[in-house]
Amino acid sequence: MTPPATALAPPSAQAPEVQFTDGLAEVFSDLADLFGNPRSVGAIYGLLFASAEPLTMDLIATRLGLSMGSVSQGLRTLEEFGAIERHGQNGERTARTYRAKHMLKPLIAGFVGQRLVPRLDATSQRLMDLEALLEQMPQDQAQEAAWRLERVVQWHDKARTFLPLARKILGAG
Amino acid sequence: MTPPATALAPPSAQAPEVQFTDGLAEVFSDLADLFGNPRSVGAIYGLLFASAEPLTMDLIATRLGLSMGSVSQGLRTLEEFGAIERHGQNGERTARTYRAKHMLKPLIAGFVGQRLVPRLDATSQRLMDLEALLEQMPQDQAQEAAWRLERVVQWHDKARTFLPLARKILGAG
DNA sequence: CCTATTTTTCAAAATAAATTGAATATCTGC
DNA sequence: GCAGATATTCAATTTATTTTGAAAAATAGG
Repeated sequence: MTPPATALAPPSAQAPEVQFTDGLAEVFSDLADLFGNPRSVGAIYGLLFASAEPLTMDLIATRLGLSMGSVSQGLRTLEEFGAIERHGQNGERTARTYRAKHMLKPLIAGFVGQRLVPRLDATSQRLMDLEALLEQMPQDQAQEAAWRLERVVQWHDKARTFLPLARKILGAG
Repeated sequence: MTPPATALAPPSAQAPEVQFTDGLAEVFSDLADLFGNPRSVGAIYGLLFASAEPLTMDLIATRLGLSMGSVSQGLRTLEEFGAIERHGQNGERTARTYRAKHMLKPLIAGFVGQRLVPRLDATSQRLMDLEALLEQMPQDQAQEAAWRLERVVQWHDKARTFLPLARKILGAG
């Protein structure tokens, strides 16, 4: 009782190319979420990535069912990451358009540099504050604590030096 | 007009050893948050990591100002990650106690294996669905789309094979 | 310098996520 | 199998984050 292989798609289904762009938007939404970014940012990038032509803000909003506000903010985030570029310059009568850079490298580099590194630096500072605290502790406690703290600091340093490597490997494609 | 260097700490300040444990709890809260885990999970781990003796659930809750419910859940998460271990076995009259494994390795391995990998696998599946979609698209569109999709798939595969390396390097300490 | 169009801003609303707390379950020793 | 203690569960609440939408700002042509 399966329908014939040549049957028309059910009326509710979108054209394959729309399914494709929406699908990529969803994939990047999931990835954005996985890395702690708003899903809308991922969706916008995914849609741009999937699209052959650059798109206007208006079109992106309609296509993804987002408000202009969200799209404006999302595009700014992506631009700060260096993941997209304006196509139509803004000295035109028509609306600006945006296109994804097809290298994932700038996206990753931007995310790492602007989100991850600052936060790791902040915890790094806190660890230094804790080191200073050791001096105020009684000898025996201080020694125990120093040993523990040392492990975290070492790991933290390793994580910091590891990021550039990660960026290099993941951004290479 | 700075106070003399030997002045007593202000009455509100905690003893140095409490500042130390609370400080580490905060550091791990921030790190947990950075990696998409509840802050309470990080706080619990940080407190256990900083403590010389294993702690009871009750003590953890009091110390961090969390409910028993939160602590129970947090401990379970950490146990699933393999980041902590029960110290007092539960055939005792007294309450169980928990201690952090001082290797960060199990924490990282557990997090990667139980949070990251499943989600990357899910997007991997979605990408395969999208590949199947290409066949339904008209020739010219399909070729364009295939090229784009290929980049994402390649990156995705790289990320998957990269994780074990990351685990190895970050978990080594 | 107006007007039409596009874009940004940001307080308020909607949504998602974490935490609580009280009910429920699990243990142990008696 | 009861009592006292510890531990878990999960619906309700709180908190944090994301999204909206309407007002303000920018931009270019007339």
